[in-house]
Amino acid sequence: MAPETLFQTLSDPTRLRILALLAARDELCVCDLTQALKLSQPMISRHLAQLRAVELVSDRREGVWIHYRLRPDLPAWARAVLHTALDGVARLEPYRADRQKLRATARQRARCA
Amino acid sequence: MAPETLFQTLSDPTRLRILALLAARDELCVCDLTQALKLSQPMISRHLAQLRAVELVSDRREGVWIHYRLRPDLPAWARAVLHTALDGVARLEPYRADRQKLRATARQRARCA
DNA sequence: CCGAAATATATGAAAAACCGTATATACGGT
DNA sequence: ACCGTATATACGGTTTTTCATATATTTCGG
Repeated sequence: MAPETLFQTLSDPTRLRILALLAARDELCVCDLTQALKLSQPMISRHLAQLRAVELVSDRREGVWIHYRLRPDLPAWARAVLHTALDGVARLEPYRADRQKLRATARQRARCA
Repeated sequence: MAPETLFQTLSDPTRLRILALLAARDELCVCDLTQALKLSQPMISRHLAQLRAVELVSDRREGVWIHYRLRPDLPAWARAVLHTALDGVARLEPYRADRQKLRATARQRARCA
């Protein structure tokens, strides 16, 4: 993966918010993300597809749900950049509020929908 | 500065190459960059303008030349991301070769042109 | 097999980014 | 005042990115 590709991927607020949530929990399904971020399902899916295309996340199907997680097998430099980025961003808004919202919505529902 | 803005700025290969060179030397003028990167002067200037606009670099006029440098006063998270990024990228091409080319062209000329 | 839920993709349009070329500005020397 | 060099910006066109909406796919339960 080219460095510019990683940065381009991180340059969209929605993708960054998704990644920040994935860093906080190790696995999330699409409906978790749409609820926590209050964004349309196609929008979330499209960005997830992009994250998958550049191999930043992997997906695992479990029945109707598809769970996404950060890939642990990134090149060293990419790992370093990504973690520094997500770390640095964790205290800022809207990333902090997103985590809270995730906790809240996760508590409400038993399983996904 | 919004995180997305930083990443968008880093997502262009030319800007990344410029930043990598600025990290290696503490100050460089436009002609240093055009020579080391073999890119057109307007292209370099345009990207420098963008780097200046997001306050990643500062400029200092010395007669006809304008010297650019990385700003030391970035927010902590931005500093961390930037340094991790430039560090991680330093070993990859074309960034490594760029530094060598910079040393070579810098040796040839006494002052800028 | 059919319907409903979760997710993915297609399509078309709007916005943004990028580049080459041309032009403007600023400074120093003559 | 004028010229040359260094740098900046403007303009026009092409490509890329992004989004909303609509449609397809997959899976499960009945």
